[in-house]
Amino acid sequence: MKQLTIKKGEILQRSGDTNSKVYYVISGLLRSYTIDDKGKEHIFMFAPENWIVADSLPKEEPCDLYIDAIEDSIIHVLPKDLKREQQNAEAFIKRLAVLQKRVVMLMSASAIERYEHFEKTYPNIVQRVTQKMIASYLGITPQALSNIKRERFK
Amino acid sequence: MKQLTIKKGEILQRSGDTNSKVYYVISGLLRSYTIDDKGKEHIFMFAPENWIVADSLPKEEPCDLYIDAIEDSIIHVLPKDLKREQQNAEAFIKRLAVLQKRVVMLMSASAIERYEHFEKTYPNIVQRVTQKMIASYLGITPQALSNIKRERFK
DNA sequence: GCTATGCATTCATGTAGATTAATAAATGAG
DNA sequence: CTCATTTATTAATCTACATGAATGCATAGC
Repeated sequence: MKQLTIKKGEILQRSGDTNSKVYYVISGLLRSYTIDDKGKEHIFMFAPENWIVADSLPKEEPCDLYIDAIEDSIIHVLPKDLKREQQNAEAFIKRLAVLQKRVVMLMSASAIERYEHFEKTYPNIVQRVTQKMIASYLGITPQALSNIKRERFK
Repeated sequence: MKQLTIKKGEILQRSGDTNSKVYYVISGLLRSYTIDDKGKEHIFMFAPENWIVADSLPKEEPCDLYIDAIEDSIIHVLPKDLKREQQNAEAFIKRLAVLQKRVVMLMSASAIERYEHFEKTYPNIVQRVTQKMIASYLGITPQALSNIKRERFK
């Protein structure tokens, strides 16, 4: 287990990398994201203090996600192949729950509903990232997010 | 561990249930899905032979997913609170990988691309479910799916 | 075997959100 | 401090997909 101090903007892992690791955030804020064929970024997850970020594909496969730092951060870098006994089942379960909710929201809620759910679920993250990133997480453009927010005051 | 034989259409679990279980499919085909506030169904996952279906929310929380049988099936019903040693880390990792891909597809691919990815990834499921269900899994209407397929021949 | 219900497809129309473009404000690099 | 780049917002237009409605088929229940 290796501890690292990284600066805002630093890239820890790129799509296609094969030796991908698991990152535990001690302090700061990381994000994982994909870049599609049109060059557009889609934020997969934000990882603030005490969260884990990783590409969840099998260790053999080249990974899909980029991971970088949104703020200066202190992290622990862990290998993907921890023995079963060392693995934290709690962490697995939590990640599954978060992803299940994310899929359900993407499939059944409108952009406004997804935004309000995000605000409510991650109030501390809302203040630490740009509108552009929130839009990217929600799966909409920054323009669409701007419109949504304006409409709430009408 | 309890073995059950269930008939097509039988509902194993409803949204809001609190004592949700983990279902291992020996034979047949199950599905998990949500119903949104407009009454619309959204298929979350298909579970053919040797797959696990479950609501992944913490055991205390009322679950979000319905689970039912698309075909007559034989299943094992497992409690959610297996001790860590009994848990199959492989299964967790696989489920995370599937969900990660699903989120990435929902965020960055068009309906056509999602359909073609589904066809390629689950060729055996495509033949066993209705177009309506495939559309529901992809997050589009049956009409939109019909249009997509027609356009591939033009 | 007949009827009823649900499924798949087509078409016409509606709409959420994308795209493009312009501007002002905030941030960052030298 | 200054210039260049990124961000947020607004507005006009476009498009992927939804919605609603009609039709022919397949399935299931009796």
